Amino acid sequence: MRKPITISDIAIKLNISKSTVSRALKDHPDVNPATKKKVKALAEALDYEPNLLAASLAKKQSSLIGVILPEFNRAFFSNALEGIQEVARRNGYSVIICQSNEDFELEVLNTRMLASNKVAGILMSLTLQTADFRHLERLQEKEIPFVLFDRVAEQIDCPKVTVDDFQGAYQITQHLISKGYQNIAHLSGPLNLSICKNRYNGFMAALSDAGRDIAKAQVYECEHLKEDAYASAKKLLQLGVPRPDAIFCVSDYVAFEAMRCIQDLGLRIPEDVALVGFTNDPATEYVTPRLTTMEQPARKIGETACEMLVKSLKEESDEHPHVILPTTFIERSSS
Amino acid sequence: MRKPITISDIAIKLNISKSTVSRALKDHPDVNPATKKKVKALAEALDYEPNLLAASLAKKQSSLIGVILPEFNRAFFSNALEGIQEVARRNGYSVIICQSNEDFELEVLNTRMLASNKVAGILMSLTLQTADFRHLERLQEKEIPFVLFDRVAEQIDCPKVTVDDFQGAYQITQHLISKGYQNIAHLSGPLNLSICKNRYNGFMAALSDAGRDIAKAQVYECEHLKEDAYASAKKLLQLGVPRPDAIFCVSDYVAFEAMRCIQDLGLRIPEDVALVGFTNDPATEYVTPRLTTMEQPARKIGETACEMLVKSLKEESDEHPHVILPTTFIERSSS
DNA sequence: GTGAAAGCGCTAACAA
DNA sequence: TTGTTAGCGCTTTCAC
Repeated sequence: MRKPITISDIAIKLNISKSTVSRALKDHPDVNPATKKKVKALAEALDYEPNLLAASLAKKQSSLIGVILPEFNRAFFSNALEGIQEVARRNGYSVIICQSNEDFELEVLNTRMLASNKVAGILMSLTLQTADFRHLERLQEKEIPFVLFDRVAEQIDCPKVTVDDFQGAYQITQHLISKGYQNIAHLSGPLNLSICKNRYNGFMAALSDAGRDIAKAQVYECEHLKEDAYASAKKLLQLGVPRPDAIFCVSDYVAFEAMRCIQDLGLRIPEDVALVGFTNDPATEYVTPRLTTMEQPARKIGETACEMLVKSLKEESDEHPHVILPTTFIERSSS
Repeated sequence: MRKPITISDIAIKLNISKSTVSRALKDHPDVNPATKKKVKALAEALDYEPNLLAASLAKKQSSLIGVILPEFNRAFFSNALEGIQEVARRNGYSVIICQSNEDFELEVLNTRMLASNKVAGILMSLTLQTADFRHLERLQEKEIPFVLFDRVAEQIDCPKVTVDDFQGAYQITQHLISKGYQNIAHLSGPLNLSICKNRYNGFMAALSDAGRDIAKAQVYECEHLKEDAYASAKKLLQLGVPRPDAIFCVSDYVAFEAMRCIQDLGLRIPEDVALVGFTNDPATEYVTPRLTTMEQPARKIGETACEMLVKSLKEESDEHPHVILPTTFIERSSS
């Protein structure tokens, strides 16, 4: 890389001091408009690029926000990332991202790496495995602000953003009940995750409030959401007594797999089995136009999380709100 | 943020010099194993985090790789990003990403921002709009290495990674011909993009080589891939003379939209209209198990691009290879 | 309104 | 093997 232009270069050419150049470049109030103009003109002409590394080092304040996601290739996370990116950019931050790949070790390494890069703060959604929170506690000790979203740890006291999982699950289950379905099953994920747990609770509460016999509800936990969904759906449909006439799926790919299974078994949706689920994937409308869903405002979640981080970056406030966003019920009737 | 531990802190506590600490920490060969051990132990105990900003500044060499993508929320790009991330991590780099959002202005701003962050190099896939390449030329002037992938600019002399669009299109068109389809149409994108152009050419070449009358081939250019696809498909199917019995789609969402249109018109796939296309979206298998596709090795593309960048970072070589990866033909028969 | 000087945390000659 | 010193490019007192 060729030696880049620095403020010293400009200062020398203009026969003024570095400090004046520095001030002029950031529109400091008390600097002569004339010199300010000269400086800016020369900077432009020389195609000067400020060295953000040096600036961060001097200010002890970086303009980078770190993000750790379990994976990129899922609509929810990539949408959330868009929201994050957007808010960060508007506030003068850039985003440095890492993928934990649903691997706890990597998640820990990533927090270290971001800390080393002296990011201003961190946004993260935990892996399915994360049960040990010492890496988060270490961030707190170092006073690196962070916000958790979607997959959050209840044990940790920090700002959080999630959707109203209980309410969403309750509502969509109620929808099935009102449609007259008698044997509603639930394909869930690991129940140690609060997100799955809350949906499970919402499901159960709706059944219970409708006077259904909770004990009879058939629920399968899919350890690895996508991988286990097909098999679980199959068990449900082949061995379930009675066979469910409706299935509530905890997330989009679980629903897609369930759909595939239903079709492979020669059953029809929704005549034989109705299918509903939480979802974010834009492909949903293609996959099955008949899938009634609770849509999660993925992008909004990302925006909100980033806004909270930015806020805590400026204000040093010690509040740790847990923002709960509503989901959107979308009924797609049979075609 | 509380004042973090620095190498000076360690040096003072151990009554040795900063440089020794620095050397010990990076396993410099000529440093006494004993002191090395002491230093590492204390660093560990104090939970020391090296300040990568300072290191980069001093070394004039950053450990960040910049990535600019048109959007995250598309399977192709998020898969490519995974590959990039993986290779970068393995080589000790972190990834700082920006979304150009298919907006040329943003793309330009992003290159400036990355340059300001003094990234070691840049990976990018251009927006659909990009027709002015001065921002790339500026990177070349500043000698910031970059690699283009997928959406590349033929005018710019730099390393590039794409798939074999011509060959893929040729092969999938040939497939349709061999199946006996007579009126094969093509839903394309902006033909000023080499990626679309090459697929178009492959399509035409296959028809021509099979002795078909090229002049009769019906082709629609969708300016905005996803947005215009439905309308174009509709025109093709309602107004096309003769009505196509097969459609080759330039990308996944174009194919999804075409499928939706075909179904809305009450036609069947593939009995009335066969559908084939380039694709990357894992949802394809759900959307239509009958869609025969050319799969692009998105992840591999990302990996390759990043490897090329890393290589040019170490070796200062002045080669600018254009790597062309093969696509994979996947025939999905009617269910 | 401008300049001089110190320093952010680290690296890398050059000495010792 | 270790210490000394001089930066990297920028910000920021504190003088003038």
